[in-house]
Amino acid sequence: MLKNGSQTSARGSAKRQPRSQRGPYAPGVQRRQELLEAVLRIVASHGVAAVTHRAVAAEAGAPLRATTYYFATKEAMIRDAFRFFAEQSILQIDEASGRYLDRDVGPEDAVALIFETVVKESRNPNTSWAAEFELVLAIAREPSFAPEYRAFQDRLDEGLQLAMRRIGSRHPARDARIVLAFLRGFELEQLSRPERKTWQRRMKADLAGLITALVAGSDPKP
Amino acid sequence: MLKNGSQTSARGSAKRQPRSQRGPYAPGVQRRQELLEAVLRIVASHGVAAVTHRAVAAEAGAPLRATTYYFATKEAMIRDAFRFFAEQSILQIDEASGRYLDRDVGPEDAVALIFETVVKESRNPNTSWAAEFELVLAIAREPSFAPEYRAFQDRLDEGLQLAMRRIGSRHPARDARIVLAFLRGFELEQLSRPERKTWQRRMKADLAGLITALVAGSDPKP
DNA sequence: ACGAAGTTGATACATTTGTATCATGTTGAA
DNA sequence: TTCAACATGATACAAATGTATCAACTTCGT
Repeated sequence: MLKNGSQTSARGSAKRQPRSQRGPYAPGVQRRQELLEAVLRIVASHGVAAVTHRAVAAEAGAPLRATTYYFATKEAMIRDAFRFFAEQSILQIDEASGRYLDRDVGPEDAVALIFETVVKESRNPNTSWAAEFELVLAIAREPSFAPEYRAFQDRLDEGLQLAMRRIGSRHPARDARIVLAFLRGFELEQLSRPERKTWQRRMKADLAGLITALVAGSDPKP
Repeated sequence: MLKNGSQTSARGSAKRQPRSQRGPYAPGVQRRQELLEAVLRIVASHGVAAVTHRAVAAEAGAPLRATTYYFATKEAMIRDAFRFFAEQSILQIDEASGRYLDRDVGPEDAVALIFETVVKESRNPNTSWAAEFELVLAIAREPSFAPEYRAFQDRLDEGLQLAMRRIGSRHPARDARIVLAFLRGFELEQLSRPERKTWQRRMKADLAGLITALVAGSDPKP
């Protein structure tokens, strides 16, 4: 599996910047990131267990030696990949939610915002749901993986609370938790139904119904 | 990891039933089930990737040979374990929901029912959430794992729809989907917070709020 | 008691994997 | 050009793993 003939380093003769000008994206850093992206792609498609030095190198089109060169150990490689995942996710959230910050929003806009922020962007293999679920399971077994993910989740929660508050929720914290749990659970179910192709419509409808219900009829203890 | 000195078959001299009386729980079947339970325990605690013949044998206190004797291949073993998982889950659902069938239920009872049915019972290592999530990810990559899980999910959905209908929901199908997704998502988050010990109270509260909101304020298209 | 079916013992072997080693190439600043 | 840092080549090796093999033991119906 994952046999990829292109072992021959596709960028063997890439021109380098002068060392003094090396910013955070100079080669080395770039190759490192290519490896991390390869790791995430493998995690999303075949699971953490399928992450091996050889598979990562093949997936990234990098020499095998690069994996042990850039990462002291396999666990470090996976850890850094998850960190990268969290960072990328936060960036995507901020970028997407920035497109909605200035508008006044009603429930429909909230649905669109949430959908674009949490759902659509996660089609990116770097931030896919499958990878996220793998990360969560990894955390359950190795709690030291938790911090980066926590930051990402806090950012998500914060954005959702803001959205809920703007559309008139009287329990923004609680409603944000509920909405986020719903989204995760819904997406998880989709993973178990690989044949479904038309889940987005239903998800939007259910999400709209959920949000409407939450902001409308909810004052148990005023 | 998982080193367990008790290789010596703990039931080497178990008395056997006459073969003619062997029902579905005769020895052989029993050992097989012990192996499947061992598989599920390993899946829940260390993931599918940690399922090896040797680890399963050690966990079950069975001889290594038993694993290759009862299962043609490792994949068959895992497949059967997941089948077993789904069957056990359905049994637990039916048993727990049976305790509520005769009563008239309001939202509070629905919360208690759902909590006992879906949440509490899943503390059993045979039917834990971690194992279920592993199963879902396995399905995402190997769709042939899906059927048994589908049956389990349908049973859950059916029960939830019934509960929602009984407490006055006007969109039982939709609300059942929402509640189920919420439960899954909430539990998934708990996995990423191994330090939390007091999530049950919050989950019950959020679940109650969600259900109340759903049955109260939801008639967008009557 | 006997024999066939069921179950276990003991061992082997090719693969895959993580990681180490030492030498070779490549780049950029001096 | 020259040198030191950066990066890759090529290969090695012990450990873990899936699975096969063949012999020995247990159990139970006859």
